Amino acid sequence: MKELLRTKGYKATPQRELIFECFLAAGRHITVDELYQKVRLKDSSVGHSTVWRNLKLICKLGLAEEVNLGDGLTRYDRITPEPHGHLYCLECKKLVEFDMAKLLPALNETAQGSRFQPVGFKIEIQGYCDSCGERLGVTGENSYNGSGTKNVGKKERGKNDDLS
Amino acid sequence: MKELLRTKGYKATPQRELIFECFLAAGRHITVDELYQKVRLKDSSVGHSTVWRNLKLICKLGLAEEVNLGDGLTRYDRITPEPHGHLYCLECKKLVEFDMAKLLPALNETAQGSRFQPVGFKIEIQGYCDSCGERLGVTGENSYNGSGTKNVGKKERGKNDDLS
DNA sequence: TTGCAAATGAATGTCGTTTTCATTTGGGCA
DNA sequence: TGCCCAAATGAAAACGACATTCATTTGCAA
Repeated sequence: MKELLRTKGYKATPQRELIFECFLAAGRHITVDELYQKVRLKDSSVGHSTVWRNLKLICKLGLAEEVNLGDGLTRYDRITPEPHGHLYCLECKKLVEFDMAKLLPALNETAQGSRFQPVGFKIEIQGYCDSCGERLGVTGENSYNGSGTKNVGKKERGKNDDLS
Repeated sequence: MKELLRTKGYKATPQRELIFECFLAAGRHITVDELYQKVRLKDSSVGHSTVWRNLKLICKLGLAEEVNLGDGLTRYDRITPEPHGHLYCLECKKLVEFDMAKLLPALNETAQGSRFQPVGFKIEIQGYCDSCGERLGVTGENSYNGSGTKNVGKKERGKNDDLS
């Protein structure tokens, strides 16, 4: 790690090494705050912005990529040998990975005007996993709903004061 | 529109009717602010939060869905007869749609543990369109980059003060 | 050892989303 | 038609995650 950093012209500070170490140890789909918490367990003096900046650096060095699941949080996912996409269950929040290569032929066939190769791009899918789909009655027989969000039910006030 | 609203138990206010009208007139992948601007052209007294709330209501009524392209902006897309996904070019920001049904067989084949039907889910893909892919040399021969972001080059200060 | 660019950490800024709340209003009903 | 009240509105503020600023510290090459 020290070597990689210095080779690329970055200083190997103790904070940086700790952050890299923590990320590589537990770094699948981790958020900034999750990593921040892990780092703080080992050195409570490390700042939030330092974790954030080094997570960006990890991406810049090609060790990870940002993943956007559509829930407003940026996740950082270690780069894997085989490019993969993410299936994100809107119900149980489970994250499933799929092999990118298997999807590409069909993708490029249906997408006129665009050409997707397993280089530098991402596929994020939001839907329902097997068990949740079953439970929710998502069978493919229904008409397309599309909203992709469920109403969970919160407090009541004016009818339009809470659109869940 | 008046009827739909009243049937569902919502009041048909002039603001609401205007917002619905403006959305349906121009509503492919529109942001809250874009719609807000359009609405203001016809009635400059309508508030931002009213537009936001009614956009949510439009989704709740099944007329539109939220789309998250990963650029930090929520877009609202009218529901179409055939479910479709989005290909978002990271370079030229072009948005291409593709037929969801054509992708499903391949998707379900590669995604064990999840079962995706054209009901209530979304596929968002970030990558490069034909022309940008060409220009950037994204040929599929390169190794997987994954970061999905390009360095555009801004001002310089401390090396780590700007991670582009 | 020293000099200085890079890195850090606390604080602050930014920006889109969401909520609060006082006020207004649609529309059911007498 | 007028009344009533829950629903809707609009201005402002709260919120939350991401991003930047800047004074200070520090790694490390010479």
